[in-house]
Parts: sequence; C-alpha cells; structure tokens
Amino acid sequence: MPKPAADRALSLQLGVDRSSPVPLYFQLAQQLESAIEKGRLAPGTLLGNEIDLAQRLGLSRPTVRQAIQSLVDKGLLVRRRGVGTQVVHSQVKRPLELSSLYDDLEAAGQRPATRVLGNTLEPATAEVAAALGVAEGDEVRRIERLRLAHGEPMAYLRNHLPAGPLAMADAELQATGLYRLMRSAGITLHSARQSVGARAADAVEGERLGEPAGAPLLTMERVTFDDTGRAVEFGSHVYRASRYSFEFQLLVRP
Amino acid sequence: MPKPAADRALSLQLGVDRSSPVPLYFQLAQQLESAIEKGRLAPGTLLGNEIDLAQRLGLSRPTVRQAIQSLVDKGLLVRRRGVGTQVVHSQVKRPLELSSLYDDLEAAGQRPATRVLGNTLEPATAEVAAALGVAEGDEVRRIERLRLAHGEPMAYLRNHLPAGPLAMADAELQATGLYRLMRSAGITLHSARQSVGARAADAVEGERLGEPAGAPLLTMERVTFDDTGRAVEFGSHVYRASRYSFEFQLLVRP
DNA sequence: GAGGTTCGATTGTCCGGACAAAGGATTGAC
DNA sequence: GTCAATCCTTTGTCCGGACAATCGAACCTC
Repeated sequence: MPKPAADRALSLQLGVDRSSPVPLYFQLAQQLESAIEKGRLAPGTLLGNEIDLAQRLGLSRPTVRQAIQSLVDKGLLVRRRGVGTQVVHSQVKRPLELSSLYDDLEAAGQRPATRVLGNTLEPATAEVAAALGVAEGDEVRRIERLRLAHGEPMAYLRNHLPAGPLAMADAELQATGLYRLMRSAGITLHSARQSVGARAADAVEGERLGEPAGAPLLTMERVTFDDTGRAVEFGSHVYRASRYSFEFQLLVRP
Repeated sequence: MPKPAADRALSLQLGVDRSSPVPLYFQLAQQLESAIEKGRLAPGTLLGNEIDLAQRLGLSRPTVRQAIQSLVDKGLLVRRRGVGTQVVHSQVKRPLELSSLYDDLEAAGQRPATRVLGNTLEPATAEVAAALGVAEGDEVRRIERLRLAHGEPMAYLRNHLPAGPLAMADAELQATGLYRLMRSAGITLHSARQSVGARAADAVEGERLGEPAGAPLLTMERVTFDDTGRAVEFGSHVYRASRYSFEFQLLVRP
C-alpha cells in the first residue's frame, strides 16, 4: 500500500536575512507564526525535524529550536519527542496580556473615548498606601475617568499613582490609555496582581454609568509593578456587566 | 570612599547532582527559585555573571542560561544587558494557571466539597455543540455540581464534555475536581478560552446558592482544549459575588 | 564642573557537535 | 493472530566556544 505523503511543511518559502539586525531565530519565528495565522500551515501539520529544517535554512539547530520554542511558549506549536513538532489545532488568540481597556476597545473596533472626571494630588488613604507601598498620607495622584464606547458609558476607572515626576495632563488622558502614557514615560511594566469580582451598583455608580441602582457591576482591582518591583499604579475599576466582560485565553504550564 | 560590597549572591550552596535523572538546568532553577522564595536571595540581589556561575557549578553557560531563563519567564528574575541578572523585587505568586476551583479552594485552606446535582448523557444543544465542536444533537455528558466551602455554597458549576470513553462516577466527582479527573484519564490540557462577566441572580439560581433573587453573580464560561486542539470541556459557572472573586497575577510579555 | 568619550562588564545571539530519552513502527517469537 | 522485543526517528539535554550589543562607570576634554 502506498504510504500517504507525510503531512509535512516542506515548501514554505522560509528564509532569513543575515544582514538584518533582527535576530535569526526571531525572523524564523515570525515567518512561522505568520504562516500559521494565514493558514499556509494547517493545524495538525508536522513541521519536519529540526535538523533538516536547520540545514535547509542554513541555520544551526539551536537557532531553529529557539524559534520553535518561542512559538511553543505562545501555544501555537506542540512538540512530542519521537514524533515531531505539530501545529496546534485550535483557535489561539492572545494569552492574556496586561492590556488597558482603551487598547482592548480600540482593537475591537469600538471607538473608545475618555471623560476625565478628576486628576489631583492628594494624601494616600490607608488602602491606597498599602497597595502602592508608600506611607499613609504621602502625596499620590488620583485619576478618575469615565470610559465610553460609541458614546455609551462602559466603565468608571479610578487610579492612584505614586506622585512621581511624570505629569499627567488631562488632554493626554483623554486621548489615550494610561498604560500607553506610562510606557512612553519610560516605565517598563512587568507584572500585575488582579482581582475580579462583582457587586451591585449603588445610586452614585448607577447614575455615572447609566444603570439602575442595584444593577450588577463587574469590578477589577489591579496593582501594577515595574521591573524593579515597585508598584507604579493601583486601579479600582467598575464595568457595566450588561455591556462588558473579560475575555482571555490562557495556557497550561507544562 | 570604599565601595560597598557588591550585592551579589556568592555563597549559596548551589550544586547539581549529575547522577539524577532530573535535568541539570531544572535542578539549578529549582534551587534558585527556592532560594528566592525563602529569602536567601533578597529582592534586588544581583545573581553574578553567567560565566562565573557556570564555572563554579561545573556547568556550561547554556545550561545556566536555560535555568535562569525559566525563572525569567516565571517573572522571578530580570535580566539587563551590561548589568546582570537581578531578583525581582515584588510579590510574585502564580501567573494565572488553568486551575480548577476545587484546587484553588483546597490550596486556600478552605475545605471544598461537591454536591453532584446531575450527571447524564444528553443531546447537545446548539450552544454546547458550537463550543465543543461537535454536531448539534450529538450525545454529550452534562454535569451539574454545587461547590461548597465550609458547608456554604460557593458556586454552581455546569459542564459539558464530549461523550467519550471516560466514565465519570458521581463518587469521583464528589471527591475531587473535574480537571484532576480528566488529567488522570490521560487528557493533556493545553489551553482554554475564558470569559468572565457578571449578572443578577434569578430566583432558581438564588435558591441554589443561598442568595436573594437579583443578587450580583460572577459568571465564567470556559472552553478547554487538549494539545491536539480538540475541545474537551465546556463550563458555564456562576459564583456568589459576595463570597468569591478571581485573583491572579499576570506578566507582561516583553 | 559639565559634557562627551572610552572602556570594561554582562547579557544576547549563533555555531557545531554529542549523547540520552521517548514514541512509533517494524520485526520476530509463540 | 497476538504479544513482546528491537530498531529508527525525533526531540531533550548538554557542552565549549565566538562575537555583537548594550549598559554603567571611569576618564578626559573643554
């Protein structure tokens, strides 16, 4: 019986540019990722063994492995010893990044807008001081915003930042998200602790968000740290449950 | 002025066992992680350069790098070219795993219990069929459970699984979590798509969970995939917002 | 003293090779 | 035919080395 042609990714027009400053493994990873995304590498396809792949590309095996490993970490590929590397068969989107609501809405095609309700310096309450790791009474910046999509209120956002050198103009806060502002101010975000819950709206919250009192709200508290481990932001947000939910994908750590 | 002694991790009693079947890089990573966890490596400490570290341990630099890299991926270390590798300065816990409520409660010291309300085979509705990727009307297993902690209801869990060979005895479902059962049945979980929202309880839900009608509930829908990309579970859960919230930590992808 | 320059330290990338371990397929024994 | 032993393929781990890119600090110039 003639063996069916192996389900391999042979002619994919892969190739790297050695004069580019982009690392070789990264170039390869990008090409593979794009091939998977565009369907040129169908789910379930075997990638072909690493040694051949390296030889055909004129790369060493460690370089090819590094490229493959990065896609395994993203959940796009699966390796099995003795079998090979296979394109994962499912709808992988984004494995839950630390994203701002602004960027999320923008990516979803909603047109986000921000109404700045407050932007002041004030002494830290006990709760804020504990979250940010500063002394109670220290000056912190308090920002209150209403986030809208298509003109409809979506969420009420309250943030506290350590009163650092970075000035936050209301105009900037209206035009973009807080995270983008912080990043462009040279802060490298590293990790965040989040807590997601629900509660009923009180009268004031209902008024702000256009919901009746008692309506269910989705709440999210978050403390964000930079790579030195200092807290750089404490957010306390409420979302209209009727109009918003958190969607994300997560991977199992092997 | 005498320069203060470099804040280095020198004498840490690191060492690997070459006769062990555990990979060397993994042994080293474990030792470093435990040293960080136990405070023997204080936040901010420089790890010392990779070459020396390798030489002192009798390892090659790639092996040491692999160990360090795995901790960087976990968010415990930060690397900076020209500077060194530093212990991250913050409270890193768990970067959001695909965990079951049962395990979460158990780890938190709550004593979880399960009341199995239903465990039947029935034809898939359109919604379930779409989530699991089977044909409408195909037989699927429907499991309904009430999860309790300290005797109090915490959540109502409804799951649908493809009607595979794996039999689910009520006794097993009572004693442990669904994920643990699936794993021990040889299913390798790979990724999941989740959606977290909130809504008001209706009368039936309120009754089941011991909340008044209209109380805010936290909802979570999840489709879990194995490493071949097939959906292996569709869950539709509601939690008492007054007693439960999702807590997790997430890292920024560089 | 202020500012730019050079230099050492450290990680980032890449190479080529070697052997071990696991999974699947083939072969052989019964 | 069924089951176990064997072989082959493929990834996993590990080594040693080389050069480039980046950061911080010391140094020098003005």
